[in-house]
Amino acid sequence: MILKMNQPIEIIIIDDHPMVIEGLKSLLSAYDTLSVTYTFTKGKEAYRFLEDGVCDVVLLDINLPDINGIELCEKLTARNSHIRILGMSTYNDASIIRQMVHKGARGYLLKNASPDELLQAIEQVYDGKTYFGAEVKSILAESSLKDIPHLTRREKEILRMIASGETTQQIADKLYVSPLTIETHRRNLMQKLNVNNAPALIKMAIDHKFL
Amino acid sequence: MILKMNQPIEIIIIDDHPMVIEGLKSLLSAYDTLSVTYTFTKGKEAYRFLEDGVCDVVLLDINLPDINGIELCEKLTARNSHIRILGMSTYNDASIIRQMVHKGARGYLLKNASPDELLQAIEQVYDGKTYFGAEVKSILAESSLKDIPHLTRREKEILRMIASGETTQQIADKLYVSPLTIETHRRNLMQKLNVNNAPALIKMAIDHKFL
DNA sequence: AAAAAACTAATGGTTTTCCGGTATATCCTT
DNA sequence: AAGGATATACCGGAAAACCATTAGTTTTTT
Repeated sequence: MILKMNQPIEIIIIDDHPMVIEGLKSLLSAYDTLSVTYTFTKGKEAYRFLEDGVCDVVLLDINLPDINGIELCEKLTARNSHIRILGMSTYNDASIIRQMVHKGARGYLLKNASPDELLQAIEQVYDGKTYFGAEVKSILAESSLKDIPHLTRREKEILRMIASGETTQQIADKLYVSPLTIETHRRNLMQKLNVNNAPALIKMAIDHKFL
Repeated sequence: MILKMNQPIEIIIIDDHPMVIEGLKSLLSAYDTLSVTYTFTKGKEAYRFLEDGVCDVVLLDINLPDINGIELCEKLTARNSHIRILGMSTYNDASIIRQMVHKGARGYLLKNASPDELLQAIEQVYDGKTYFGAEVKSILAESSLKDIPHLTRREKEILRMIASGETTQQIADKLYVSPLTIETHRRNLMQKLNVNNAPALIKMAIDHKFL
């Protein structure tokens, strides 16, 4: 690992759990190549700080009280183009990890990561590389096998209305289209999610996080 | 607070996230009336340890890799009748909190609790009282307003089958009962969850964590 | 053992969904 | 401007779900 002038890597932590922040600080304090310079429990504060504040690596939790971690990641990389973000959360959810990476995160860790993994991740990300924990990798690999179908805006809209208990006729009335059209959408939805009735459609839709 | 012979309160922590454990230790190390004696990332290890090990207060996370936190709570209180358990998790979910209390937990904290709250909770629980964080209290109060309907075993079973796309006839065949019986169950389910068709039933059931 | 809850079953309709196709207009991107 | 994706619409028939109500039997709880 290349250190800039033998200075430690400056890290900021954004996480809404004080005990996680303490834990990270405590774990990282064992390494003198690292230095946790600032911590934030609110995403917006961190965003404002980084307007002119500096750091090498950001440890960013997904679950923040005021702003979505994924959104914050996007805004940070848009403004601070050289920023290096390492995503963290307890959710080993492929779609979330994908979104984080898409929005500019350089790596991703589950919160049950070992201290070793954590250190490795920080160093890799600092060096401009990417890092994903072993568990994360296997989740991504597994999820890329089963293709998630794409639902159109209209389909999602109708899906929500079905889930709220409205019948084909009622939906048609609200959207000012023929009930036959809604039927077609229904059928397309069921086909896409590979089910053969509405209850299973709703279950599957929620499993796939469309609802 | 009454201390036993001026000895610190002995605490064990059960949590699958190393960084949370570190965080808790670090936070609690500031108080010399407390002492974190052992920590575990696996529930079963902790259970075995407490067969003859002692401690004053257990900080127990709900999300453990090997055993459900609620179940562990139940087993611990059944065996170690004098144990004092303080539940913790990120989920501010009324039903989970209720279950924990029902299984013998003396208090409950969200993981975004402040160090102050944490200390208070430990002291209260140690003194034989109960403690619930401010946020937890409001969640419990709110949830007690809207009554969660009770589903019978059979109803839950049928609910799962409906969600998996099976028709009334198919369910009847599998359970060796009349389709008319299944119809009745369906109707009772819809009535209990206050919806008027199966798609809405599934949505509501998942919202209420029956699925 | 009594009471309550849960499970079972039925009658007889009405409404809604599901399935097999087919087809046109429109929007969006290249 | 072309092509693909999206939204719209139709027919006809079979299958399934929904509704209002009642009631006997079994299991569980008190």
